[in-house]
Amino acid sequence: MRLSRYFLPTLKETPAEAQIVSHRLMLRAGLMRQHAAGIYTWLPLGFAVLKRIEQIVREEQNRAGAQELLMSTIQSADLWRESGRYDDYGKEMLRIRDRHERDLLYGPTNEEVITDVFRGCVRSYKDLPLNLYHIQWKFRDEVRPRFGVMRGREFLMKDAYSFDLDLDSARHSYNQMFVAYLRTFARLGLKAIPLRAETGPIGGDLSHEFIVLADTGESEVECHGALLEKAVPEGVDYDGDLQPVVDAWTGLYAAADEMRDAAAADALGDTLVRARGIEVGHIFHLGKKYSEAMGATVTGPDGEPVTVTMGCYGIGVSRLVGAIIEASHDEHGIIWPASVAPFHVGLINLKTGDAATDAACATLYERLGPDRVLYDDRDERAGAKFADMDLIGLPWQVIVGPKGLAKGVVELKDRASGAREEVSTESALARLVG
RNA sequence: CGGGGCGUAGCUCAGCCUGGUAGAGCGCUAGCUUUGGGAGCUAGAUGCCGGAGGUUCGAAUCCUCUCGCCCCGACCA
Repeated sequence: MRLSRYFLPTLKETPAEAQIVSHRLMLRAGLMRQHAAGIYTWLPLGFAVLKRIEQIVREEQNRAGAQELLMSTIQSADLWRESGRYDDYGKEMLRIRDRHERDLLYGPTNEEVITDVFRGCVRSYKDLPLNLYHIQWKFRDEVRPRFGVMRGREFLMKDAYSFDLDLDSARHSYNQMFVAYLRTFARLGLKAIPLRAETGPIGGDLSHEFIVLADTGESEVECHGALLEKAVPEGVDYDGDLQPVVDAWTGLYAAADEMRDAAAADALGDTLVRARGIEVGHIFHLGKKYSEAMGATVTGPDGEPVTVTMGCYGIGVSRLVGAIIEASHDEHGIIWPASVAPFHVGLINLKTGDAATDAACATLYERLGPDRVLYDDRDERAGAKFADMDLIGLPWQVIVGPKGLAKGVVELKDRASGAREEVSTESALARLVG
């Protein structure tokens, strides 16, 4: 993509409305603009990142055996009356009335809808287990939206819902999601740890929240230091026994806020790590709360109806954009992990209009691939180009100027470390294409 | 929802206390000079001073109401 034709409104100064670093950088780097409190428009660069995150989430969900579908944003109030949550949910739910005076709502979550789909379509235990997910916009009318996309009212969320015949099977479904989450966050370039979470009315130990470590996180986290060094499982057989993997991750002390245990923490001594974190995922065993209320049953092996056991599993996709920035930035701007970067390389032409640099850049642009490169071909000063490129945080920069070309070199800069090397055009290509 | 703050040019903000012709920097447009870390000079364009009432000869400025946004707290499967 040529920057001269790309819609990338960057800001030199920080808009007054933004307080935390990810919010500031998202505005300054031209990722998004605020539309109303807690509601944002995603600009091309931000949208590209959002889609890359979404794709990684999708791939790992599919790999774990979940199937993607898409439920509507607008839901009927009747379903929520069935589950009993229409009155319980409170003002956080955005309620709408259509022209026929029917009560609708903008979905804050999808248990009712998915349960309705399930009970309408699934009849036999032979169709279980089943895990369905979608990646869809949600709306929760937070009293006080804040922190940009980290705590918006409208947000993009992946939510999966599992249906099982019994508790053992449900635990396996839970474990599949647990492992998929470990892999997902690792692929996103994040250090995420699972924390046991409050389970609410269901009880048991089947609820974990996944926290990304970042100094600016909302919650205070403490955990065994070894958790931070743990290798994420590769080549997982999702049909096999996942319990050992889950146990290995949950066996070490880790807790946030009200779940902290002073005695357990003290016992760790020097191995205890205290940090701050951002919640980016949450998995729950739901039991029969919705299936019972809404009559989601299948015929069991003995011919008798069985009320299915459910679980739900969320990942805050739009929140992850902010969380990644919180976890990965410096004073110059964003530092995207390669896996989510909107472009792999930023190509800087230091002297647009100079025949030699234009030609060298054109060659690099074509051979690196226009889809993977953001080519700054604007007629701007070098300083402005450097500043913008650092701000938007692409993993690599190739800097092409007349001085270097006279020596037969271009500069290759690693955004994360800031390290710069003078290399030949061919060697830059070899490094970046390979 | 309690408490506090802010709405003036695209952005950051001054002006308001003490009423009297709408301001600066950056950005934008044109030209010249510049050209390896957000350039210099010259000439321009840009405002319902968030909105509505009121006080006054006169309101960005004072009063009332209202809308929006931000911050702290409470809240956040």
